[in-house]
Amino acid sequence: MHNGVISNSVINRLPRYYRFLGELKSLGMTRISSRELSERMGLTASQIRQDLNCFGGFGQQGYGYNIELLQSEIAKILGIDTKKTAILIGVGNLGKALTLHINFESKGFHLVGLFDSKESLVGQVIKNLPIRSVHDLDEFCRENRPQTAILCIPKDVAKGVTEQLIMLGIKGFWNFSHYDLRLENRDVVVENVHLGDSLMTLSYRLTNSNE
Amino acid sequence: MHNGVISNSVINRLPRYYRFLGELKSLGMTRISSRELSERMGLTASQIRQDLNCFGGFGQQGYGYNIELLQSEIAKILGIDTKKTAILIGVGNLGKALTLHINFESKGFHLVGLFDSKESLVGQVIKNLPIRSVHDLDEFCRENRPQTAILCIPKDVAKGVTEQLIMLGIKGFWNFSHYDLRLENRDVVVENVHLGDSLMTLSYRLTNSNE
DNA sequence: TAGATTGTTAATCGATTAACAATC
DNA sequence: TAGATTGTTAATCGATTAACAATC
Repeated sequence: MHNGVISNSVINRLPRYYRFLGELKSLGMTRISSRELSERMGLTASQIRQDLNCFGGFGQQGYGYNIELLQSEIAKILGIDTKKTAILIGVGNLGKALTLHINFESKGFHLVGLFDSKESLVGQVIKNLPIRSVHDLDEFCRENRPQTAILCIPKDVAKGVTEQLIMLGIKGFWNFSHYDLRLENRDVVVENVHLGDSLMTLSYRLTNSNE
Repeated sequence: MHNGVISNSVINRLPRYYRFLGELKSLGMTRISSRELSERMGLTASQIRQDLNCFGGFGQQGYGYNIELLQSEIAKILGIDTKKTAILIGVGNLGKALTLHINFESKGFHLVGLFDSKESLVGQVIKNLPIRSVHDLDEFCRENRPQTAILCIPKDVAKGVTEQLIMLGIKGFWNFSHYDLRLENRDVVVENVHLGDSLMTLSYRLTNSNE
């Protein structure tokens, strides 16, 4: 088994392994070889074995991998077997869609609060959660100690809100604001999602594909 | 100037360069050196110069880069100066949020149609666009020839809808369904967005950060 | 046992960083 | 001109692929 720091490339592939294994499971399959998985996923068998061996020897020579076991091991590695509490700030179109659309529980999170600065939204209930005023953020966090925050707020307030939330003990950010959160803070982690960047990448590929 | 194929790593950084240059411009700046840009973006100056020189020599020795000029060059490279027509399939929470939330025009696209299979949604108007029935998809595409499709549909119909759309001449997919679109088709491009994968990555980092 | 397939080491490939001559 | 900073080549680093002995 590999020892030391795990590269981003490997980490980013883990959820995809998890997803594919789930599909194989629902297909009624119980075992798979790295070669067959590689064909289904469009990777090399070597890469799959290397990736998995960063965390342990989950396979068996001559047999392959047990799908159910491997999936549950990856769930443990991803930490999605332990629920982390999350609050969402900014219940506009995107915030609302994420609240309703994302299956937080199956991805290691438990959504416990919604916040918005727009008073007209306060009180509205989405997925059994009332939208609260951002003025109640401090009190709510001191009482409930949420661990993560989902930011669906405008870029110009992102930095301020982030700093406030770090003070209140937030340890992880899922950031959808048009702003690159970069925290030198060792024990706070960030996942930036830039949908606009993704769309521009598509534009590039469309523009430069017929060459 | 570099010649040959551009790596994915470079392509994925282009929208971020574009974004940062826009911010610098709105700050009233007119020029910047690779060193200063590198500090602001958290990259190395070497990498920035290498990246840009894949496409041309946009800088000037002793001076640096003209921000306005460089941004417009990157816009051209990304192809966002030429609008591509797009339709969106699946006007659920996510589809609706993308319709309202994404600034398509500034990212090289023009949204021209919304489609859903749910008859109760048909006729509703969002952002001046009426939601149409998927039964009208064929006719609409034959008449309007949209170039790209945004997929916000369930995983089990994703494959079928994609094949239909390719037949109808769609050349690019922005795919939000929980399904990995992989097309061997040389002249069709795909950008998969897996929000769930992103969230699981955050879970990993939260779980494995205090080590 | 023989066949299959892993875990792991070594080789290759590609991306990032460093260095510096060219030049504005 | 002198100073600054690019464009570009070379060196380094890291990730992917290939190979194969270990072993189920």
